[in-house]
Amino acid sequence: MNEKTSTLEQVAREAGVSPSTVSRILNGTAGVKDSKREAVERAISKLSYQPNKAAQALASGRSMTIGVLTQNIASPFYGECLEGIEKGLSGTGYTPIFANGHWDAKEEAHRIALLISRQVDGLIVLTGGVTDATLVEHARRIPIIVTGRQLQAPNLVSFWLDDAAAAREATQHLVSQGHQQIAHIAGPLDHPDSQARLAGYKAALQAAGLAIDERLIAQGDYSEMSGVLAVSQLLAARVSFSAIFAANDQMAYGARLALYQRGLRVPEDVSLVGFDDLPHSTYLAPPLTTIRQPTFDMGIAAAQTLVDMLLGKAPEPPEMALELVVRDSTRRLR
Amino acid sequence: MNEKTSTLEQVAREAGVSPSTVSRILNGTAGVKDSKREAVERAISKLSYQPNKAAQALASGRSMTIGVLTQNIASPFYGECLEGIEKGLSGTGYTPIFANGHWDAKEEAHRIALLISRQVDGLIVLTGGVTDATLVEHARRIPIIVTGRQLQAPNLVSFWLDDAAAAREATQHLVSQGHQQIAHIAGPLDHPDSQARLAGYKAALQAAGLAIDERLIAQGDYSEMSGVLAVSQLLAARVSFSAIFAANDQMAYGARLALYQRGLRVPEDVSLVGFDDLPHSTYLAPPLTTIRQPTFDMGIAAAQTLVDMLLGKAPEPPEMALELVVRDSTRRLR
DNA sequence: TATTTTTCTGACAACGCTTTCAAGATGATG
DNA sequence: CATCATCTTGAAAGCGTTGTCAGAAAAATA
Repeated sequence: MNEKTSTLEQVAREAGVSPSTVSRILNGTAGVKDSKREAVERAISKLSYQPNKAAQALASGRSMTIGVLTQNIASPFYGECLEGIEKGLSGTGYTPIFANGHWDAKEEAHRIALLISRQVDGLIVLTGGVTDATLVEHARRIPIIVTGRQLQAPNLVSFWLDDAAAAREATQHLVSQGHQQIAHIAGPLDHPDSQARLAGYKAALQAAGLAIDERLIAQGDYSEMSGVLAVSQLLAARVSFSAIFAANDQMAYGARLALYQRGLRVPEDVSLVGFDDLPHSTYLAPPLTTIRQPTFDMGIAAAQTLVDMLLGKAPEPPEMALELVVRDSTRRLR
Repeated sequence: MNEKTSTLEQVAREAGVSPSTVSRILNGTAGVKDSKREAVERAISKLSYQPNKAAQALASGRSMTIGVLTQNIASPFYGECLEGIEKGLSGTGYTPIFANGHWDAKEEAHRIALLISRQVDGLIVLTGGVTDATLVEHARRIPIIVTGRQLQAPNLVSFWLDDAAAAREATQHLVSQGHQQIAHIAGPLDHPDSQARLAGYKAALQAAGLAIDERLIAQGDYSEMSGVLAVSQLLAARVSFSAIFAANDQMAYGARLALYQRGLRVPEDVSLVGFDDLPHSTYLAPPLTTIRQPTFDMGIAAAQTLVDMLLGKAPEPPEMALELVVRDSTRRLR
């Protein structure tokens, strides 16, 4: 261990040119005579030279990295989005650096500070509880893309989707299939998303002239297990229902298991709708009707928009929408 | 945008001390008189100073980052492991930096080079096709932990699990339940894991005196869709079977869906066993019998072992094993 | 109190690269 | 062939830290 790496200066010496020239060849900053270029390239491969990114960042003031704040890297939801970001960044010279906020506003703020001290050139914040003010403040230094909120500020672009409308559509779908007793498994109510989805659910019921029965609203925390528990709770309440709209797919998975364990069939006995359209939802038995979130595309768009901002171009964030995907977990009641 | 950040020198000036003193306070490198310490701390918070990591890395030669090469950050399998690594690293001062190899040996080698040019202090390589030689070569410069292979080299620790034995155990479990026609959905055969799992499957059949019927071995690629296809293929072959052992959970999910679509019940008509024990497997309907991979613990162990190596301690990689987890997707044949 | 340790502290030289700046080389123009 | 614009190139000054060195201050010892 501890063999030394070669430096730009060694390459220069090996090739018989000055360090500046090597740097110029590396960055294409200026024209260089072919003979020297070749000598340098030979020296580079001979010494298997790799530029020291820390030194480059320090000298140039640009690290060519993008900080990405997620909440939970292991969740399939964020995974998709990260893939999108990686894809959107590929070929631009920028590399993503991920950090986890674990759904804790303090932690998120700390992680963002860490990313910034790591000299990231831009920031992508995927939802989370960090305050708008903090983001606006940071945006004075580096461009920021934030998803899941509506926020107007200089040097900051936000991607927002209308969760309430989508939730209304999902519920509306069940209503149009003849369901009258529709249960809802809500997400944590300190999440704006969860609130919006709950509001959408209620709005659809009201629009259809159906009563809102609080006993049909169970509280979950977006985890599978909470979906299982929610169904137990709904069943224990002894209010009958023919459909469940879960505020995310993971809770729908849990609900599906709980129903299975009680011998209730989906969709014959209970129709089930989720939210997110995680990759797995296609493979659920039966495939899950859900709201498709364009997570992957959003990742791509976030990356591209941020790069545009870094290049000084006017950002043109594309329009993105949630849409209902009807599969086999819902059926017409008769 | 483009407000300047404060530097150590500004802090020093503000506090009326030399930059060296500020550095010493930051790093606890030497004792400093309390009065100065307080002045510096006041200056730091006044200027909301954050040390520039790039400069620290350049000056100290240590970046306090660990490079982690995964294959696919969005896969639940890697997600678990990354969480473990993050957990194992928390509190050590080291931060993980993730890179994706996308199951391409060339790409992997490239990503590793990139991580190294980013001055990572250590490397964790989660499986993949990069050559042993490449890893051994890199280990001359920085400590490496690699999973999924048996490799002995200085400054390199490998975590290896006996996939063949576990696959034998899984198959054996089905045999002991009275199954005689057991199908296998294999993973991509250029993966050593897949080969080992297939070998374990065959070994168990042979040990039980059962014939190996190639028509009962379908080829998948570890994706859910390939599990769906594999079941179609097995069914089309018109050789009856009462159980399926899939080489990973994701293909088992696909198989479960395909069976559902054909009206075949799990476990009443077909018993199903997976491999990995992804978080979701507990929530499959029915919960999936599978081989538990200690992915999360492995992540923790990899991180801790690597940090030990970085601190010059003798690494003590813990023993880890695969184990069969029996749930409801398998049942005794009668 | 004089002397020796021990503790603090500031100067200053790295770390490996980028980026002026200005000079030298080359080519185009009249 | 002289003159001026354009390319190439190297020297040198940073970028923001750390870490060594040596002097200054404080504490301990004689």
